[in-house]
Amino acid sequence: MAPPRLPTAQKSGSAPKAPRSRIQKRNRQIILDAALEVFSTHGFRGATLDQIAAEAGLSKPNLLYYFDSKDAIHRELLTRLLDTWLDPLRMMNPEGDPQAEIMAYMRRKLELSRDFPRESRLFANEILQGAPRIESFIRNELRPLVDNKAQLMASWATAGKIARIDPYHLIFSIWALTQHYADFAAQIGMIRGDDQDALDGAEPFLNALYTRLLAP
Amino acid sequence: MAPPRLPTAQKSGSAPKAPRSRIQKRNRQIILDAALEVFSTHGFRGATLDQIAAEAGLSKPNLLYYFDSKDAIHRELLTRLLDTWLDPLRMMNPEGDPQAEIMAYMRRKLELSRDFPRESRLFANEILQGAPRIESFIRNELRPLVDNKAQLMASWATAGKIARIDPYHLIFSIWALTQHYADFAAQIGMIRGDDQDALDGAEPFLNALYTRLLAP
DNA sequence: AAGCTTCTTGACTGGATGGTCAAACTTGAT
DNA sequence: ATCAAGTTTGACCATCCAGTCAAGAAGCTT
Repeated sequence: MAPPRLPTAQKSGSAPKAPRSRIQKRNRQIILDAALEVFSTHGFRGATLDQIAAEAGLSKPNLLYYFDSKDAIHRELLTRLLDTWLDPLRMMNPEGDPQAEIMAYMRRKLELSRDFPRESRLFANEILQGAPRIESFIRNELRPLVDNKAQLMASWATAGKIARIDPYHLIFSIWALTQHYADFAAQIGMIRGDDQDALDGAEPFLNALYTRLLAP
Repeated sequence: MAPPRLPTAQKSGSAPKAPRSRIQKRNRQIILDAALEVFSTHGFRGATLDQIAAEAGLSKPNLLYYFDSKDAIHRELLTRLLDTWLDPLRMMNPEGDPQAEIMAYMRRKLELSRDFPRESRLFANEILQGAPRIESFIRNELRPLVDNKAQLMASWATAGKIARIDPYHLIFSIWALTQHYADFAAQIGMIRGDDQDALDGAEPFLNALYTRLLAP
């Protein structure tokens, strides 16, 4: 008799970890997309599985077939987000032109706000609540990277390539100014008219701002 | 027989609206303070009456003796916040020195972040969720004020008193930069070391930034 | 088509949570 | 001290919500 095939099903009680079938891949993505929509506007506690299920067009038990729990969905979203959150800062090149590098970093962050506003709001929600789920990420990954780039900017400043300004506050200012357009989009829309995009005119403004700020 | 005294008690089922006794005034304030703490970090849905009651050192039914509902507490907090939120911008004086007026506005907003970070986070939470409870405030009070001051700044720019920059984005930048220190304090603390204040060095940095930005 | 695996869901459970209520306790005016 | 008003709370209820389960439907593989 032939040796029994290893069962492809996971042991009862745990959702599929890695997508195996076309259906799995598709539905996990649908769920994550719906969950991002709901979590980013209502926060973790404010979101319900029923909302996410409705948004995804699936039944609640079906959600829990693909993910172990509400928390697991949220963790997966955060993990995927953090994976790419550092990239723009990582790209800052010590060999490049200082002012151009910083301007490019600002522009990359602004693009994130334009292309991934929900992700930005998901992140903002986490920080507002004291960053309990991403504290280790911030301490162990973000902080060293920021320290590293801050040192780089400080060296640029002493070399006279950019103005002498606190590099940490410089980085914070880029975060604040770019993420504001995603996180506070509702407010901006109500003030400037909901028809036009919140980011209209943002890039020229920020270009002018950082050009003037960085000039030695 | 003497005419019956008007009962001081409100009709059953509704909490006291205006504080009458010392106890009322004191306990309503204690509750609002506790609620601000809890709402500002967990958001409306994430906060529970039990949490607020524990924070206030009162029992849950006692909370509901002073306020009609969880929602009523939240509304009261928002109302009090919004009452003072516009003041710094209102204070901007058309007769004053343009650059000094804008710098002073920025400084007043920074003071709000320093002195009322919880209020700032409560506000941020509302906006993140799409500003459902304060939409009319934004449209009917904030927007006209911003339009008014933006026009003023535009006139300053055409008169050559300040640089030619989009006044709306200028205002948004002040909001973003100042509120960031309150709303993202958790992140800043984890990056700069939790011992020092998030706002250390913020004022000189922002002074430098806006001095360079506004110079005609 | 058969037979197995994967996928889907209606009906349910247990715990959390906003809110109620009646009874007890405290306070202050007389 | 008395008594009426104001204050406090333990016990309770109804609803919401994350998560379970067993049974059925849809896909694959042969």
